[in-house]
Amino acid sequence: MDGTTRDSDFALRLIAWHRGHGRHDLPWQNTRDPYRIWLSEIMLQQTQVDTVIPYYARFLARFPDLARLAAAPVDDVLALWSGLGYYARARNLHRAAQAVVTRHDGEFPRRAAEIAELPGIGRSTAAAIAAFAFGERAAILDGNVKRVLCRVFGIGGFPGERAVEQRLWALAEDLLPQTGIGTYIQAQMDLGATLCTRARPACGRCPMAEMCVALREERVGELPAARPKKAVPQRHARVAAIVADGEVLLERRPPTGIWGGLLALPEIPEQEPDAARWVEMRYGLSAHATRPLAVLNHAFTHFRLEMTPVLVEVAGRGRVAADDDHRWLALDALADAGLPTPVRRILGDVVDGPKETPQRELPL
DNA sequence: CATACGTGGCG
DNA sequence: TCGCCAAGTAT
Repeated sequence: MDGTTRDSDFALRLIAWHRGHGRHDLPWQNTRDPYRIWLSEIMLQQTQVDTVIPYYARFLARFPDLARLAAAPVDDVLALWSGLGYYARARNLHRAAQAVVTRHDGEFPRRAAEIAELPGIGRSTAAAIAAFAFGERAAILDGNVKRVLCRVFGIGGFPGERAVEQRLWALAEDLLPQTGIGTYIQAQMDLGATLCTRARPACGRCPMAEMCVALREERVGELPAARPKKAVPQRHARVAAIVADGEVLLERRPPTGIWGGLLALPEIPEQEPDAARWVEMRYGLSAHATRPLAVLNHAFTHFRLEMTPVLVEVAGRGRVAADDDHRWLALDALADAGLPTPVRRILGDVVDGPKETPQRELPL
């Protein structure tokens, strides 16, 4: 196989394909503003385009430039991230904005190596920003590129494995065209996202079909190799929705772990059977009513969580004041807070009141 | 270096 | 209902 010819052919075909078949009107395209490009790349990490679009618009409306983002309280940033997941991205985004202001005089760094120093920006994201905003010739290696390269070049093994990933990075570097870098990496992502998809790829329309090893060897369904299976543990949590005068008490999660730094419902310790008694002891608030709320199952990538919420109605805020780790949130202002999705659902149930559990018709 | 980190869509 | 995983990074 003639490597030199093959490699340049890959990039040329891809760029040619992109002109007529790539995506050209995504909200973060047609700009060289590094802030907008950066924001899109962070939101798009492990997240699909259709999910990101509304979040991206809302975020930019509230934080139109990097200086506004850097100056904002982190809770405002998390509120706009609420529901998008992987909340460390939002905290890192905020920290990085502040770093650009303090360490780079407000000017976004131009070289991929510098960009990658910022929190939340790794090798691939740094390369994408440097290429799109500043035209640097740098390789990306996201899920789209991995899938395309594994198939076109017939690379086996799970791409999350060190050796496979190193091989893919080397290949990605080798394939880079000399010019048109921005178009090229956008074309890679577009091919992966629109034709060379995980399920039912459209090989019939693929510009790489002629050279695709997986297609020739009928291994498209096997490549890239699936992640090794692992059992996901089941966890349980009892949480208290402590409500006083139409406001609910929220507590900040620890900075590490699930939902790190977000406001959420206080967790009742496993061994404490009596929610009202625990609220009394923990917060000095006496309950005048408690009511079980609908149990909610939430599936994460790496574990499942069964949440058992209890509504605890108390007379007033008592001596529990809002501080850095505690907030009383008006139940009619849920949209303004940075809450994890299941917490948002539970509080929605509190607002809606008790509902009949939906009953399925039983066949006779 | 393998694992933690969210959520929603799809088959 | 369930498994799989999408424009990855930090540790």
